[in-house]
Amino acid sequence: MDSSTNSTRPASRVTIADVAREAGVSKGLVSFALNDRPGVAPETRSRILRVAGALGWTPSLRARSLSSKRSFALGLVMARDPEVLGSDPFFTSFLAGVETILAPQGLALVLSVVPDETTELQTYRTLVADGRVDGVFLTDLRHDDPRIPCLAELALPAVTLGRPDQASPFPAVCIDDTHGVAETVRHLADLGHTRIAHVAGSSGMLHGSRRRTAFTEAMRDAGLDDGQVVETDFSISAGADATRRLLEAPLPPTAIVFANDPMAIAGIGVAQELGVRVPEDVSITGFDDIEFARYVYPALTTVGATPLVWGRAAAATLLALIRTGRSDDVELPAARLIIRGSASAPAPS
Amino acid sequence: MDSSTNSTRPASRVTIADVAREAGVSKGLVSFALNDRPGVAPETRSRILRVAGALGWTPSLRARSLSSKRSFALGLVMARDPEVLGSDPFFTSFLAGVETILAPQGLALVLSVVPDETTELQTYRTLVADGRVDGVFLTDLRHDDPRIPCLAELALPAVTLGRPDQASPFPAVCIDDTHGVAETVRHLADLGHTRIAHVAGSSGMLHGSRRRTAFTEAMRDAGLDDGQVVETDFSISAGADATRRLLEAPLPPTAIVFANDPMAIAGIGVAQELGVRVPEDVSITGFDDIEFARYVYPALTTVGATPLVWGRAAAATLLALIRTGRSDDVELPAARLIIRGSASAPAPS
DNA sequence: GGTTTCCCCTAAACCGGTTCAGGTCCCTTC
DNA sequence: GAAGGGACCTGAACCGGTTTAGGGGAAACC
Repeated sequence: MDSSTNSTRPASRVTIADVAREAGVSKGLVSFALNDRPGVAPETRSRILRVAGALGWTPSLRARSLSSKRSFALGLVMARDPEVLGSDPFFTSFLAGVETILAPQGLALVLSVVPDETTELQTYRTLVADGRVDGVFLTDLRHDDPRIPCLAELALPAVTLGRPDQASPFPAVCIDDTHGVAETVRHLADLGHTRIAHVAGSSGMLHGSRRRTAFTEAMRDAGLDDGQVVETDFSISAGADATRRLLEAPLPPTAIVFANDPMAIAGIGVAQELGVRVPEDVSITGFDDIEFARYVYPALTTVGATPLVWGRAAAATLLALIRTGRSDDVELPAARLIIRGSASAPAPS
Repeated sequence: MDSSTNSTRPASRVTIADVAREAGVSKGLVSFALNDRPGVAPETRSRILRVAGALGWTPSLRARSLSSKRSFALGLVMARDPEVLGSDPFFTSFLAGVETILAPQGLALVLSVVPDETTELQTYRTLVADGRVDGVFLTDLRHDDPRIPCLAELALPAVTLGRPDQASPFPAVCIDDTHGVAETVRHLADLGHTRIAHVAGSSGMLHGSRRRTAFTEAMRDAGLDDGQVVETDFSISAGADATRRLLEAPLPPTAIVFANDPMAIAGIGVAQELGVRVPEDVSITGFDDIEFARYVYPALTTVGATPLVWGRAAAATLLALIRTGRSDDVELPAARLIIRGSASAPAPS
């Protein structure tokens, strides 16, 4: 059976009509067979699929989109300063994880990078108005995040990375990062540190304030004072500034817990620049375990995040929501402390 | 003139038919007016646009896609190990640059992250078969890059980042990075270095081998021997390994030129770990000027790349190609050396 | 005055699928 | 033996735009 039996086939693409004609059925039935819908005799179905295969038919995504009102794509809108974005490898690994789920199913990922929050909401509206995506990922949750009511109003399926602090109609894919912070503080306390500071991320962002709270609580649990906390915006430069302020104070901390790795790495740099030895004079810990963490000196003691796993879980959850109309929250294994060389016992004073 | 004159408008979206009816013209004419095509009386055109605005009509992207056979989206396929990808901020900044051009025009970016080269080509084929994108960006050019004939065969418009070493039907957006390498070597030679090594990127990748060649030539120009070259795959871990090998050799170099910043940063880490002082015992330079470069200690002397500008230029070029059918190559300003603290005169031996 | 030309516009086909109201045919059921 | 019920299938409408053949009328030309 040569697929080119009909010798005068034009160069244009094969359509559902060609398949229907060749298989001796109606267009509608081909569509039914393709979409695994009931009401097609098994042998007819297999004949249709065989003919489709022989003709090399690929259903037109555009036509499917128009009539089925789906777009077969998911969206991700990143509202970050490109500089901050660039230095945070979390996001690319997350994407890779998402992709492992989407690609095999013929789904695409639409990515937007926007400079600020206003543009961000506008971008979601445009995505919906254009019917560009069937659902979106919500990363970097903020307090009272305006995206949640916005997306709810737009009726766009979404999944949140982390549990929002407000009523949300969307499933959440969470990872307990407080555990990692607690482990970090306990580790430092066990080493003998008492003056431990925290370089926190933006308090407007949920993971920023959550880690900060976890830090304070862990300090109390360890029988220490609350510990000095400096708030930043998670950026490398802010991390560097915060470190400088801490280390130049009259009574500097002997250990600093950073809310992410890029800041911690900048922290090591600043300490060295100031002639403060790491870890002898100050211990430093990070959060995320980015690849750099293993290769700076001293290697960074940090908390391992698993962005690839997150991406996979988030994609699977979002797809389930889109397909079945509902989906449960997912709780990923808690982030764990990874001990390397940047934290040790404090020098005897 | 109230736009809700027709009080029983259903909740469904406004279509071109609604606009046509309200404006008292045919669907076709509305389409003509929308697309700025000749043959519409100026006053009719403005009336149509006014009615469209009043009704809040947004043409359906899906319907437009189907009938016009365009998708109003561009694609980017990244074939890298997620780990390497994650540590390289180049890519995110590039995306941000691309986005500044696409977003205002209502175009979207479809992103794929694939694990290997085979999947990569397959992904392009799928993108074309699905009509997902109107054109793609080709980054990380390789020698005899198989993507170029592949895309040419698929007749998918593309733009290459850098000039390929083979016949290519696509416009190229280039930046002269050899100049930066030459400047680096000259800088080191001027400081008095004679034993300069190069930790090169993958020779399979054009920018890898180009920087390497530039290094060798610059060494000759400076009247030095060819200099030791270690090839890597651009990854942080490979950069660390290479550094270790160089520094543990009987006669280690007094300066190392790295092909990118992540490797250079790992290089600083390894040196410190080995007790080799930077820059007193070994000078280190990088390439790209990622944000980290400013914040490690000592701050990295490196060559400034401008990924955001690249992204913008590449997007503009690709759009011109798609719209006019042809587009010229673009030559961006050469990358320049940025002097910081990681390179200094060698210690007197 | 008739033909040509040009401009503005309409009607209908078209893109390539999905969906749904029915129409056969055959097998039960009473 | 007529009515009822499924299983399988068809035909046509539909999604919402773009495109093209051609119609009508006014101006221009011969």
